[in-house]
Amino acid sequence: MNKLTRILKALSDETRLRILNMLFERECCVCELLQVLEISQPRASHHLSILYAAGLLKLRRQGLFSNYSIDWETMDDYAADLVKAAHKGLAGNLLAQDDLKKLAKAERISPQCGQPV
Amino acid sequence: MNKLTRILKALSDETRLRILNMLFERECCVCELLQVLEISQPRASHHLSILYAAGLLKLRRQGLFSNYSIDWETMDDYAADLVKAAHKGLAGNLLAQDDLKKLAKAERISPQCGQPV
DNA sequence: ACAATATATAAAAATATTATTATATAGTAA
DNA sequence: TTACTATATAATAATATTTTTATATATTGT
Repeated sequence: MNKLTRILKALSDETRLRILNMLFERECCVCELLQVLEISQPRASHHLSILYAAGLLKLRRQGLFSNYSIDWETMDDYAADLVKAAHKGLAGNLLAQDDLKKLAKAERISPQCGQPV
Repeated sequence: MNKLTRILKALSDETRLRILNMLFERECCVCELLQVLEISQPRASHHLSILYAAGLLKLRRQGLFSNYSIDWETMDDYAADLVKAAHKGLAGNLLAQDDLKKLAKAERISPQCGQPV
């Protein structure tokens, strides 16, 4: 039950839901998340670490950049259900929609940031 | 997003997941929950109030007794998905299974407790 | 090697959640 | 009315989470 509550706690925070919402769109590097969420860098890192520790994210390092994405492959079935349901609950949310618009325009701090190797 | 996080927070506590697990089985009165969970009465009431405030439960009062059940009818679609996924995540959990066994044997403090009017 | 940059981690402060203890309410029954 | 019982609420204490500030690590470019 510990793992389940860890996942649910990871999901039950607005900042983390906004992060997941963006990752539903596509893989993002931390600098992109920062630009969109307009929060401090350590705060973003902290929330990412909580989502990561819950087993919801995977990390692809590329030079200086950390690219996070939703880790559907290793996630338990019920965890995927939870993530999808949370995402469904975000539908129509203005802040979440706005984030995606901002994400589309987000400037990558370095041109290679986020590009596959 | 407030409603969504309220629901997710309501789900992200072991005691409340155990309560939901029991209510998945059937409507329960507080005295039954108390017997199974072996927690204090105010603690049970408090957790029930959090689940109730999140819109996950409905209450049927019957004399002195408060009978809680999962409120599928008024729940949003995504909320039902979350509750079902959380329940799925409980599958195989020994404590949760034990609770159901205890629930089957739980003595109702009063014979009419939990019976439909 | 040195400086610059993206991110992570640690410590501290601020805030929220949970559990406990004590008390209140509201039905029921004598 | 009085006493009893099931549950709720309030106040407090204990604990956990979140945010901020400061610092560390690791990669890149010079």
